[in-house]
Amino acid sequence: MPLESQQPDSTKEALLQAAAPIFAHKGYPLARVRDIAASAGTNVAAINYHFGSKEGLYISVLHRLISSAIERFPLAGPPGAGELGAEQQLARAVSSLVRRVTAAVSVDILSEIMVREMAHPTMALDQIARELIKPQFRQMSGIVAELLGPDVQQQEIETATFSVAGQCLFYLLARPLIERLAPQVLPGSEADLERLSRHITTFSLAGLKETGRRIKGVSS
Amino acid sequence: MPLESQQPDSTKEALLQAAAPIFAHKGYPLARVRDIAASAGTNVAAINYHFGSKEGLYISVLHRLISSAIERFPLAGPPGAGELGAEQQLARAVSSLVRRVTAAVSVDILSEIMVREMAHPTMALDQIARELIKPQFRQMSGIVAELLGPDVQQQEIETATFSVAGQCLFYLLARPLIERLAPQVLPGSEADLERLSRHITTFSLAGLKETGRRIKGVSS
DNA sequence: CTAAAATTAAAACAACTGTTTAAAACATAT
DNA sequence: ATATGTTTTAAACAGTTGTTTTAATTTTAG
Repeated sequence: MPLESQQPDSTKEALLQAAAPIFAHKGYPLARVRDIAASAGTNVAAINYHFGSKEGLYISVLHRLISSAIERFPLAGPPGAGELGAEQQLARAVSSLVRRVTAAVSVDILSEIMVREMAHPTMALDQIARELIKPQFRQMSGIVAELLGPDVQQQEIETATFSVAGQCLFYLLARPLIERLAPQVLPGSEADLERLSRHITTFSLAGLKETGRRIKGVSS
Repeated sequence: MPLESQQPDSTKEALLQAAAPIFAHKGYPLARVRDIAASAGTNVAAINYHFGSKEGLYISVLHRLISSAIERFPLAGPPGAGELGAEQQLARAVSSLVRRVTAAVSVDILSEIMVREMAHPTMALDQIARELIKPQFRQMSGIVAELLGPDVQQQEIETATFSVAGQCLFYLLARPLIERLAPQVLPGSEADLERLSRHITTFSLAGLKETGRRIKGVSS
């Protein structure tokens, strides 16, 4: 059993960094611990020593990737800066989500892994969903609830939240399809990103407004 | 080496039928030939005898699934039947899409494999996208274009189409996430399906209308 | 019916997997 | 410097994988 180390622990760090692209590119079952260890320049046993098992390493990798993506593109700005209206909050959240799923480099690896988890969920997804993603979902639901107005059931709020998030995540989850159907809509520049964010925001604000109106009309 | 058999060849057929759900549910690497053989009621050696290898069996399974899907879902309904308005066309398209992807998860094996293809595209995806999905995308784009109004660029139409389709496909592509975040929004009954379809339709009609208005406002 | 070919079956095979062992190397504190 | 705890290493381990072998069985043709 390893104890907490006070040093940067370069071996552990090297394993995390080496494992990420291998898990992303090969998928969990085909990612071999020997390859990861070789890529990290360590011994295979170091994986079991530091992370307990291959699965433990995988969970650690996923946890780190998602945390850094959330931290890099927060749904809301710092709480200190004055409160925005709900519409601006949604615009901000949409923009962050779009950037999270389309940004290059480090997010690229996370994207590959998350899509894999959707196709074949592992133990890691339970933990990640509970600890990292659920708070994000709640945060977004709060914004959506405010835009829908009062007297809206929880289920309606959650369905509407998926309507917004679904538009954003589509560019992550269906990317191979988009590439083959209409590659030109994939954002390639900062201007494209803003254009796409603005489209989804406009589309969603109108959709939420109408949804809220429709619900109110039914309940009254 | 097996020769061509003139009989139905029940062993070969049993292997194909047993392998499909196993490949779909476990994924290629985790699908074990021993399980497939046991499920088919044959000996493991029969796989190598009839298909040469595990991979040969997988290709045969995929080939059959794709062929039957192409045959089973012809592209458009008969154009003879009276034309609907664009709004009704969208409502119907959304409803069909939602039903397809929500029924697909539990029923249709090909859809499970499609989600896998999103995670790890193979040669098969090029063919499926070209022959099956692209025509449906074009069909949906046509409806969206009509709802957006005249003088809208192709890219805007396609982005908006993804906003609609993304909301629907989200329930297929992100199902493991939805199960962990808000399982109650997953449609479980016919009433749920209609409620969800109606939500997405309402949401999308408002979104498209506003998007068309916004574009017109900018261009004029 | 008989001989040849095709198919099935049980078992062994070889290669690979993640993991553990036991010893060595390293670091740290007294 | 020594003792203690931590980390790294090479090698072996136990289990599983897809595949092959060899023989028995079934089917087909003359």
